[in-house]
Amino acid sequence: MQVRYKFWLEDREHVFGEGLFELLQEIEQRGSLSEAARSLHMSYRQAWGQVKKAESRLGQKLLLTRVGGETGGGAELTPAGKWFLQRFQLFKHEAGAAVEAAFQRYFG
Amino acid sequence: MQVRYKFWLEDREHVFGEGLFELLQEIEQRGSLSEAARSLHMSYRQAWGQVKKAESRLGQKLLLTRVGGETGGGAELTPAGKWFLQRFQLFKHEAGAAVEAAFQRYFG
DNA sequence: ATACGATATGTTTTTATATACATAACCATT
DNA sequence: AATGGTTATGTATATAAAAACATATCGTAT
Repeated sequence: MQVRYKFWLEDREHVFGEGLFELLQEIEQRGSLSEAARSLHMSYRQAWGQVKKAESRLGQKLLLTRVGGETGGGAELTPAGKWFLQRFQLFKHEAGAAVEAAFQRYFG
Repeated sequence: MQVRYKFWLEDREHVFGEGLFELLQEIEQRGSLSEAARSLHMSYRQAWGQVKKAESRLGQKLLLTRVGGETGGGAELTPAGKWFLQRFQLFKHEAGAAVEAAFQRYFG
């Protein structure tokens, strides 16, 4: 038996969770939303919609995109995007460890 | 902004989570599955199925039921049912507090 | 015997979510 | 001007999860 868990941030509605976290991570290191989506085996449509929804709910941009040009276009994280990515990383690492520890204490 | 979280136990498949926890809690203090379901605003069918599935996956009974009689019938927790109820209560309390603390540290 | 309140299940319908499909616009390069 | 790779979006379809519906059985009390 093992414990499973999920964390996410809400502001009345879901705004930031594991899915967006992984997506931003990939975008940061690839410089492209479509490439990030491909590497996560999700459709571009889905990835784009996820970002768009979060931005609208947060009231701030997470991506700075450009269309056309030699590479076709691209995307990079705004400062806000980087901030969320970094914070969520630290948060989920710490919270996850605590949950695992509690699980061991009561079911291990 | 606030943090939200979910914990559950798996043994290859989902076996015990918040829904079952609340259900067992109500059954324990009401002595009836149908009454517990009503108080949680869920259908008897749903509640019964949830227990049945968990029992099958855990390989042990969580409820001791009786049908007919003056009250129509009833249900009470087996020792295993009580054990899971109690352990999960303690676990989720502790884990939840830790998650909230981590959230405050990084987003508070 | 009938009624009542509970457990016990199978089946159908609805709802929500995710996936797929389709198309347009942009712009450096060839 | 045609191409390629991207961002950008609307719409339709499929899948899964939840809710609703429908019955059967059981045992005490009336």
